[in-house]
Amino acid sequence: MRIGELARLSGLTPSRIRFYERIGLLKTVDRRPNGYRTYPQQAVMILGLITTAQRAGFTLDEIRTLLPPDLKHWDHATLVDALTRKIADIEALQVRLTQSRAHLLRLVEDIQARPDDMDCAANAHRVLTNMLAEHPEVLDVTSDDIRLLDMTDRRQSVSPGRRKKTAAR
Amino acid sequence: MRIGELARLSGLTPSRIRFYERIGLLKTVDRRPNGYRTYPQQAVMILGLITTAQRAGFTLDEIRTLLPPDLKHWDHATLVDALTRKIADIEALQVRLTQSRAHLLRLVEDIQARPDDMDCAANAHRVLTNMLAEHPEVLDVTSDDIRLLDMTDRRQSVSPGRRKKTAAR
DNA sequence: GCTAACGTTGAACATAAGTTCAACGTCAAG
DNA sequence: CTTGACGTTGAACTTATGTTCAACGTTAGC
Repeated sequence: MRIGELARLSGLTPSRIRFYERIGLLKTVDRRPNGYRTYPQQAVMILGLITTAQRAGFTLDEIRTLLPPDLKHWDHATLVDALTRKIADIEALQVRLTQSRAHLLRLVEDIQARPDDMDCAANAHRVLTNMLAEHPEVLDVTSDDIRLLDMTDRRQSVSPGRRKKTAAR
Repeated sequence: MRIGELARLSGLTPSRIRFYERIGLLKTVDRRPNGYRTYPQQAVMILGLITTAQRAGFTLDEIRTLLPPDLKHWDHATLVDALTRKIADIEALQVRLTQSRAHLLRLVEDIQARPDDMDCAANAHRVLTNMLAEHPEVLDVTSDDIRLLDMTDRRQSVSPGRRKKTAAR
């Protein structure tokens, strides 16, 4: 099949598919005499694998080293090893998230617990002092790799301030 | 104090401090007649706040819109609102991580559960089929912003394949 | 007066994972 | 034989968060 059909079947854009080929991630591609790329059915599954692995937190670089040239011949040991490490990464991240969440919850409580007779400045000082007091503890969790998970559909939780986005044309 | 001292006290690099000034994040800076920057004590706390907020998953853009010009005058409503949303973001991410982790665990089990009489190719097919079968389900969790957490100290879980790193000189 | 440490600037570079663009080629239908 | 959909390429752009560099200025101590 040609690139357009592969794009439709896999749900990826043609540019993304070409990009994967450029970086040596997708090798199952041939050329017709007219220069058009042509792919085997298998390519759909490979792309599915790639996006699934991405969702699990693997970088394209990692995926490249794990994907065998032939889907039938995996390096079991290496693969299981990588998966196991990735699971550990996720668990480390979960620990961090739990801490962050607790931190933010405490902060919100702190802010809302302002005694009615305390003025804003004093409350600010109280909250900041509390926060920075536990700062070092948080700073020490300087561990782990966290390149897991990158949905590009970022919401704007706060309002980013500037948009540019290549207007009109 | 000058930038070097501020850097020492805050634990950030001078270049990073200048960068924060460039993007309008750090405004408490004056100039000596010789052109040197000079900062008030407060700057240490502001930088502490910034890095703490970053660790909690806020982007510099978000932090900029939340940080008041004067640390004594916060916009309580907006702040609590942003914190609450960030907590929700974290919780959404935790859900995703739990799913990813379960997915990987299942995958490892699947791979290791190969019947001894099954050959590699058949096992590969079995595992892939299982994996892609639950793919759509995973694909539907297309929700949430995940720009949380970016320790730049990435480990190389798999071995990246190429290093360039501006050698020598 | 020289040297070392510190400061300044603007520009370019780095990373990851793509997207977008311009300029061009191919092909089937009308 | 023209039009539209599809394909090709290489280069530049994007986002976020900084770092690095070259070329230059300032200051304190010896």
